[in-house]
Amino acid sequence: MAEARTKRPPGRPKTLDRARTVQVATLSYWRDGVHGLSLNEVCRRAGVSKPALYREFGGEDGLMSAVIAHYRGIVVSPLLAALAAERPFSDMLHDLIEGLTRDTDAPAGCLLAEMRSSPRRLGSETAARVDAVAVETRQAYQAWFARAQSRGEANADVSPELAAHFLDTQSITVLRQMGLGIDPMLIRAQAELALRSLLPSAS
Amino acid sequence: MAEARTKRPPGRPKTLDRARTVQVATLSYWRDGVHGLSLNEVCRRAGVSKPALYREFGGEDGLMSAVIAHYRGIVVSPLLAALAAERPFSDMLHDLIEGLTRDTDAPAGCLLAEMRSSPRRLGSETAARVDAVAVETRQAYQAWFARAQSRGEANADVSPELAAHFLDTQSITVLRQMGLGIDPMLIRAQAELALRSLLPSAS
DNA sequence: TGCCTTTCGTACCTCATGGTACGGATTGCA
DNA sequence: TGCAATCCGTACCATGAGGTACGAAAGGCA
Repeated sequence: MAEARTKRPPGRPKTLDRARTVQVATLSYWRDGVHGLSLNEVCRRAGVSKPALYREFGGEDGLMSAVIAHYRGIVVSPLLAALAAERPFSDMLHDLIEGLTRDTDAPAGCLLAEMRSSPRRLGSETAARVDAVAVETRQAYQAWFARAQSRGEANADVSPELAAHFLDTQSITVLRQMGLGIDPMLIRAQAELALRSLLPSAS
Repeated sequence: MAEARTKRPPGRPKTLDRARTVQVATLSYWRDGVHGLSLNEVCRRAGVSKPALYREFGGEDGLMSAVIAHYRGIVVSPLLAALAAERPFSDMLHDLIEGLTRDTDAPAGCLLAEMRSSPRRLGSETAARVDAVAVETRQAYQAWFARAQSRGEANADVSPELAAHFLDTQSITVLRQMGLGIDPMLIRAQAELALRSLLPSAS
């Protein structure tokens, strides 16, 4: 490794661990909701003073923006990668539903879904990032569906644009219900019902 | 009419117009969101002092509870009545979608949908009323779907319980999207796609 | 006229929020 | 040893939230 890191800048060395702070903030917002958690509480949980957090992130907007970036890395990226894989459409569709409704060690629900549900009280930087991820996700859905169509594995009567919005909407619906603590079996059955129309007409 | 109303109770006559206050509060919450509006602001808009509002409703919980009751009367009741009518299932289904996505003089979105999306910070009385209306709605959906099934107008492979939850979920999804200002045409297309699976398999 | 009852609203309370001023602490370097 | 640079966190700010104490106002009735 390059030992160029030995060159320390002048001044008191910083003790704030940016990565760790973002991680704690992400899990906190994820668990307790973006609008159910104050900056003070985030500081308390991360063991960081408020001025330190302001120096590092510039305020609540900057913090949330960093949180979204982190969330994208650990949640959205795997989804995009899965959608890019060459697999039978029907299999992937069922795995998608199963993945969204499986309860893991991660909190239920979805940070992005919640933020997109109430974009009013979001900072400008955060809102822009959330929107960018939404666009990115829809594009991935669209490309995936178009490929499936070209292989004859998806309903040819549905435009990829509509299918992308539809998949996005239904995914968020599933995640919202998970966040409300509804029975995963019931959620799954509803999702199967909704997404059935994306399969080829010939049942 | 009975003129027994001439008997006035002792004490200073009240000037607070309960019906009018509830009406203003309902429209305010409807337009600006339940969580985007403070009690102070509601008082300001209704032209009512805060102590007066507290005397009449006992607090924010009581006010919201009254608001829900009023909302039920002007929004949910017509829906229940429509579902009880004897009409072809397919027609009613399309009218339902059209009714949810038509922009009227009323605000977009749905008070109940928003409250059910974040039941955490709701008062106990309000939460109970919201839940009651939700149960009532699902029962109406279930009865409607079961009748349609018995006439052979709906998919026989779907249980009425599942169909009721599904209709409820998809309706809320439509209303949430309307509240976000999404293009009604796009919302309608997605709803048609989702609800297609409730129609008989024989296309 | 005086008393009782009830409602009125001004002015206050406490608490939590997002945000910051500022003096002290910790470093490299002359 | 002193100086410049940087980061530290205590203690504060203004604002707005939900909620209430309390005296004035408005009526019926003896």
